[in-house]
Amino acid sequence: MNLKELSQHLGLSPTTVSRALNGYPEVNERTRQRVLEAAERHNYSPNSGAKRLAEGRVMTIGHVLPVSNEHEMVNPVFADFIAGAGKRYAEEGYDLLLTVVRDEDEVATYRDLAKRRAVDGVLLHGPKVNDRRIELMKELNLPFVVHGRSSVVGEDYNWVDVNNRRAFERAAGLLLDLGHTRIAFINGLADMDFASRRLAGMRDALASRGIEVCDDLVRHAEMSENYGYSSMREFLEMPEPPTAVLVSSIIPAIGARRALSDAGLSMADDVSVLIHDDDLSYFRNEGDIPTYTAVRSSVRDAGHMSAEMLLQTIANPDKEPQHVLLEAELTIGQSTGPAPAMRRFLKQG
Amino acid sequence: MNLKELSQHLGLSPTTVSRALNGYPEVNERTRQRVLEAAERHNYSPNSGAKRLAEGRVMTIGHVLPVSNEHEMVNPVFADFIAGAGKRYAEEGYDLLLTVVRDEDEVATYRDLAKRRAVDGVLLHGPKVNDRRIELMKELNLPFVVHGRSSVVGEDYNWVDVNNRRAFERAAGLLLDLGHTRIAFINGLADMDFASRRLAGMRDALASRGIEVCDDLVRHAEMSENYGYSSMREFLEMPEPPTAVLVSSIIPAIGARRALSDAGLSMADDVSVLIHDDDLSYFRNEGDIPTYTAVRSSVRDAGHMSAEMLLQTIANPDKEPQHVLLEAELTIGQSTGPAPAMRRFLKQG
DNA sequence: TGGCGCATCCAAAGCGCTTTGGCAGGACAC
DNA sequence: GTGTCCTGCCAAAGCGCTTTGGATGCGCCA
Repeated sequence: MNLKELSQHLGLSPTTVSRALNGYPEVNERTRQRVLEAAERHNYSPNSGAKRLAEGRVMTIGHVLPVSNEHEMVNPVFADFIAGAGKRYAEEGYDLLLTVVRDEDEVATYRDLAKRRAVDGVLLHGPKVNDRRIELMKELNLPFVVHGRSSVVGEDYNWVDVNNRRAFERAAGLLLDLGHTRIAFINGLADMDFASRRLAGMRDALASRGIEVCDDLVRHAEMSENYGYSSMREFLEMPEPPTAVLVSSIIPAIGARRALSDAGLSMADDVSVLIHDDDLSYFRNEGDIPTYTAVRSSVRDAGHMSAEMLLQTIANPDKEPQHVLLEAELTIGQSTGPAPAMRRFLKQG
Repeated sequence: MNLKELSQHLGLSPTTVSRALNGYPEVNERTRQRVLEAAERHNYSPNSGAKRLAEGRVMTIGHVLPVSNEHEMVNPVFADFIAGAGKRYAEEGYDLLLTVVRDEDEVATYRDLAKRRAVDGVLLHGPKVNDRRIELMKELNLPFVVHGRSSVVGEDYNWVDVNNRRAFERAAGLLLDLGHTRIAFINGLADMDFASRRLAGMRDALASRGIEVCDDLVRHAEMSENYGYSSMREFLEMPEPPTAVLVSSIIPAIGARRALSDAGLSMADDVSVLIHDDDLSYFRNEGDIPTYTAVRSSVRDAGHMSAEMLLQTIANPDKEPQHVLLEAELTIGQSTGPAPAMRRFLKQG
């Protein structure tokens, strides 16, 4: 069933039927009802291809999911972000186009999406410290929102980000308050913007107490469970292991926990662990007292807000770039406790 | 730059340019080269909307991601499956359309995709024991592949599935061989087809030794970390706790492990844990000796194969329904050991 | 009564591509 | 020299929608 057939059924012109369906005023209200009802009855929806062609916009948002070739990993954080964003798209009648590509093809993919007119805008994930994609989007004249920021990029652009620096400054501050001075950090890939901000936050906190970050205690990699495990293991094998560890995601934290338990140690008592918690739906850090002490910020909410911002940008392209800076909340869980020295001090006091 | 402009640049008709670009034979090879080069130089790609309209197919595959309203969860397993499938789509020039919807809107979404002609085919995730979507797809005349199967559905259809029954029969068999008789099962949602098959497999194994599955020891829910935690906790609080536990995913297994360590117990020594391992990229169960004893089958590979099957079905709609039944491999890790009775027996022997 | 304005509808063009159905011209056979 | 076939190109229709630019007819006012 297409427009033409439907309009013939109704004894109306395609023009009128189209206007009736799209809510234009120049059609009698009774006719509109008839049309609406007939469309419903005949199960009619406008053909997507024809609509895109005629309207010149495609009602589609692009997300590109780069899959690194060697390890072929796709971050579960992504799933929650997509869920948050995708729900918003659906509400507004937008489709979500997901392109899975090898790392090195990512730029070509954005170019392709733009020139094929396959999307009205894109959402950029996981920006690097210096991310060329931002410049690329401007060149391609594609509306976009970045989830995160890119420190080095000069121009202004839309973004939604967590205040990573502040969050990790506070996180490290708490550990310092507990008497920890030898603090490790299991962080994300070094060229990721969030990772560099978090490290800066930690550095700030330590610096304010006159402590320098020890390079041996800072790890950078894709944040898998195994990465958390092996990092913690290596820490424990050091002559002078850290007494506290920051972890950039709950997933490596699970691995870190495994390493501790393999070594017969436990969180809080032996080593304090403080994580960034994206509030992943399958890994809720909750309960009377949450398992992990954490700086938390829901990645699903971030997805939702990013989507909202993008849709607004598309609707109103001349709008000034928007920014949302989310503050993470620091909640105390079961994974942190006083440093050994502090513990002795408390006892004797 | 569109076809018309490009053809004017070249002093050719749009027809010839189109044919040259699409590899039709009735164009001189030298002309084709000229066209190809000009297209490249002017950065031309056919407009997606126009192409869909003219061709009558949209080069797009649909995936629907239902998000249950109450708990808003999206399974990380999904991310890996998508990665496997999406890569295959991209290779064949297909786009992936992802729709995030509330559970109750799922059927309406498929209908909508079909009547808008937004997709050439769909991939169905997480089939229930009796899944109405299969009938729906036939009604809508949409090519489809099911990742998993639906036991009750009579008609034939395309599917890619793991031999869940066999896998869990073997898994339970191993535990029995180790002397366990009181075996629990932390399974997926009861109405999921995979969950019912796995339970059946376990039941078969126990039955062959004259043991009946104890209902109190079987849990069904969405497979989050917390679910694994609380289930294991409840098991441990029983007057007669199980000595071994099957877990349908590595994620609840992580929770189960946490419950054990909270109780000062450990896997293998105190309670044997045997999981189904989807080989998630962020949760690789590997190492010299893997952490978990597991029946393993890569969900990413399943995604890849499902995509392949769907593309073939679209290319050749009259083909007989295809089936792929994957066998999981059973690998021994650190999480299983002999039952207490067996342990005593071994000692005294 | 004539004219104006408004409400309601429609014909046709246009979006950018593919595809059908030629058409010219050269090669070749007879 | 005529007819046939093949190569290489093109004009035009058509995909299903939106949108421009009228048309028609009616009520209403002067």
